[in-house]
This record gives sequence, structure tokens and C-alpha cells, in this order.
Amino acid sequence: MDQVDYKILSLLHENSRIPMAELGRIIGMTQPAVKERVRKLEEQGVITGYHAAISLPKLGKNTTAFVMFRTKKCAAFIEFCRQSPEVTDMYRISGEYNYMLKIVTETTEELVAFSERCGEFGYSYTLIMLTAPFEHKMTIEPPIAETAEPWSN
Amino acid sequence: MDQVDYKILSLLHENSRIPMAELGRIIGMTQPAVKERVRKLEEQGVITGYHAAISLPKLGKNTTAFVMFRTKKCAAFIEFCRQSPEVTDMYRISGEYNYMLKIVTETTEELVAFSERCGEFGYSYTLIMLTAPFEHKMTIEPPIAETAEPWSN
DNA sequence: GTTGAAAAAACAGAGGA
DNA sequence: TCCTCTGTTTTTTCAAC
Repeated sequence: MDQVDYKILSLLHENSRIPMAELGRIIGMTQPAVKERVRKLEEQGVITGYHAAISLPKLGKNTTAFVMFRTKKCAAFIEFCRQSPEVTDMYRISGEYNYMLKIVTETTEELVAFSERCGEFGYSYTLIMLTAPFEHKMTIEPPIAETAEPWSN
Repeated sequence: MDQVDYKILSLLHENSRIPMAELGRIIGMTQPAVKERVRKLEEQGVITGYHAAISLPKLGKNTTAFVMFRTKKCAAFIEFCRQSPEVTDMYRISGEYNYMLKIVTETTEELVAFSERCGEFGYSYTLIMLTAPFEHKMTIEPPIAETAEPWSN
């Protein structure tokens, strides 16, 4: 993993459908060389997939909420959430509430309905998302830049 | 937006680097027809981008946390977060705490450092993410399936 | 939406620093 | 080991229908 790999990751994170040849043009390499690096990054599990981002409002999904949940039936609750299409993200967290869920629905009615279906697993509170100033903002750069060695300070 | 469009969205969400021709093979259409549908979905803003998913642990980012924040300096705080590489997601939420941040760092020390830099904007509490059973699980399907009309119940 | 030809990109192998 | 070069295959693009 050198500077070039980080640059590739950054560019693919920005646009995963960019042709390998153009990637090569940007970083100053031929297409097969870039492709080989990408192949290795995939093999090593650094790149885990390529996904299209889809506008939720355009799909009629106008309600996003976060549910903080306290349960003792962890395995069953995880399975329940996995099979609920409303739940897009599930995190185990520290604190009294041991799970946080991100819920995406068309209306607030659906959110309430989901919340009620959760009742049997424990207790919770819900935070409605009002706006998202930004999401998935990843800054991909080498841990220690070669242009700023520690001993140069 | 018909059934075919939803199928295209679903497949591109799964793998955004799939060739248009293979997409066509799956849904029973020629490559130019699929491409034209994808172009329209992009134009309409239904597809907002194509992104490579990158393993955070492989980049040495081993700490993820959620910070619930209360501030009165909203504009300044948004700008501060936007420019902080640790902050990957920022949500305005209902409740006493008006923002929730997702923070990704290499170590917990960096998380603490970030938290202290936030001090001037308001008060907060932090939840450490322990595990993520799943993330970005989007179920893309038409609002009303043609095979299950309301009047058939 | 389909067909078909031209352009571009991806792929696979040989060879060089 | 990592890259370039080159020929072949696949995909994309862009007409006309």
C-alpha cells in the first residue's frame, strides 16, 4: 500500500465506474498496471465492493430516523433487524442502549409501525433525522505523508 | 420508474461495475436499452453516484463512534465538521442534542482529540461503536408490487 | 427498443528495467 | 517485483430503423 494505491482508492471512492485507462492517465501509469493494483486491492479486501448511490427521496423514502435500542435478546434482535427492510444500518454500541439502528421509511407512520413491532425485544427511543449536511465523506490518504516526515519538525 | 428500473437500481446498488450488457442479459433487454434507462436514472437524480466501498480496518481506521452534539452555532459547527476528516457523516436530529456525527479514526486517542476540539461549539456525549452487524442494507423494490394488488386482499 | 458498425476499454501474454 | 508494450476480446457509443 503506497501513495499510488491511496490515490487509486480515493478516485474509485469518488467514482467507481471510472475506466482503468483514465485512472492510469491521472496517476501516470498504463491501464494494465492500474488494473493489476486494483485487482490486488480487491484480493486483499481493501476494496470490498462497488455500489451505486441512490436518492432516497426519489424512491419515496422521505423519513429517516435513528433508534437507540436496549435489548437482552441480541441474537434474535439482530435477525429481526436483518429481515426488516426498514433497517439499513445496525450498530452495537457502548452505553445503556446497546444498539443503534438507522431506519428509512416512506412515512412516519411506517416508522411508528416498525417501532411497535420492535416492542417485544426491549425498549427504545427514536431520533428523527431532519437534514444531512453530508454523508459518507471519507478522506483517503496515507497515514504518514512522505512529504512530512516526523523528523522534519 | 417501472419494475425494470427498480431491478436495474437493485443490481447497480449491488455491483456498480457490472457491464450494461450483462445487466441486459439478466433483465431481458439489449445493452443500449439498459444504458438509456441508466442514463435517464442518472439524469433524474435517482442514481447520484458510483462509489467503491473501502474496508476501514485495512486503512488502519479501527475506531468508529457516534457523537451526539448540542450547539447553538450551527453554521460554524457544520463548517467545522465538514473540514474535519474524522467526521464521515453529519445529521441534524430532533431532540435536545441537535446533531449526530459519525466519527472514524485510527485510535481512541484521536477520537478524544477530536472531541476536545469540538468543545468550543457546545456539549456532547459519545457512543463507541463495538460492532456493525450490517450497514447500507437497502431493499430496492417498487412501492406497490404488481403481483399483489390492494383489491386482491 | 432493436440492430449493426466504429471507437474505446478490458483482458492476457511476452518482455524489459 | 512491478511495469510497459502489443494483440485479442469485450464493452461502449452512436448512428439508423
